[in-house]
Amino acid sequence: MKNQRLEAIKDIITHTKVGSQDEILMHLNERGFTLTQATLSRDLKQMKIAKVPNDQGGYIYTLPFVSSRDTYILKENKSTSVTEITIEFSGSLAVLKTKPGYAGGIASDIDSGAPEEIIGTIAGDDTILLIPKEGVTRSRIIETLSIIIPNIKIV
Amino acid sequence: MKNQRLEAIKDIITHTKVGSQDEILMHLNERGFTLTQATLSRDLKQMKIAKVPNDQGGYIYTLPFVSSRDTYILKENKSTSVTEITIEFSGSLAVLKTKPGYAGGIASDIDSGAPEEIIGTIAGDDTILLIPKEGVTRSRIIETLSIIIPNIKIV
DNA sequence: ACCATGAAAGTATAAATATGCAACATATAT
DNA sequence: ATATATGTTGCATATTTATACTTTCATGGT
Repeated sequence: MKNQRLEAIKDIITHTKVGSQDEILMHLNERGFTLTQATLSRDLKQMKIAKVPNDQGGYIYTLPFVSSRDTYILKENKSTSVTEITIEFSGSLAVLKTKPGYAGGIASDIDSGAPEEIIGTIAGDDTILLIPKEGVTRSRIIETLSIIIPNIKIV
Repeated sequence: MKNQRLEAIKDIITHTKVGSQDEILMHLNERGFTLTQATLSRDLKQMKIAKVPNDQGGYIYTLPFVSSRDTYILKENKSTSVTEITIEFSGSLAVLKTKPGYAGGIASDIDSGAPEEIIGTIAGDDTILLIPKEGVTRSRIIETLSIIIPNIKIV
């Protein structure tokens, strides 16, 4: 019930330009959800959705940090294996495969979570190219990534 | 005058955890700026600073989109080097880190500017993987890139 | 079955934020 | 020099958003 609403909110946020909670509320009503602004405010807080100034001189609600979105999905959706993530090495590089659309978010989690081990990442839609620092072993990388991605699978 | 204030705001935002405009206002007062909440609200809007929910169950003001910040810096601060770009080598590859969103643009600058030295580039959002031609030395690459990116920093 | 516990949501309101308007300053043009 | 435009700010207030408090509902334990 609530989860469906959260999904709807995310959908509204990402597909339409909304500048106030009342606007979001109206969209939710159209979709058959009845709730008050108070509840919406709490939902937005939980999903870390924020109202940010935009270029057109107004404000717009957005999911500002990908990592936040991931946290949210992971939290709400424990049962399904959102994070079937695999890693495979090739030479000095590693390639991670994720669910479609998740590469960017996870890559930035890695970027911020393993700065000692990696030089950088490049993310497509479902693939992450991971460039380790020179001298960092594969096992060290796996060790560190396991903290960021607990159920990572080595291919 | 106003610019100094904007700088101070940015500094406060990035270095301390503030959760309301009144808090920011107090910090500004300590630094000798006198202004009202109304003005601060306008400043924040201009700089696209937003209040976003954080992990600790509260809210925090941040510069949510780096691109916005860059726009702002470009506007306010033309002279300074917006593009802090670093390069690091790993094996036969090089990885450049740029400000988020700039990788594509810079990569194509490199593509067109150093065809003798590189095979190609792959750009993510803030990372460029640079594949040099066989036999090209690291110093040669740096030499060439320095022409394209004058203030590139070697890690 | 009964109670405790906790999540979820509404109500009312506090708190926080945005903005219309007027005043003033500074620049630009006539 | 005067007029016109442009930008910045405070004041007051409207609007918007967050939350304390309460009720309800579901769940698990005894």
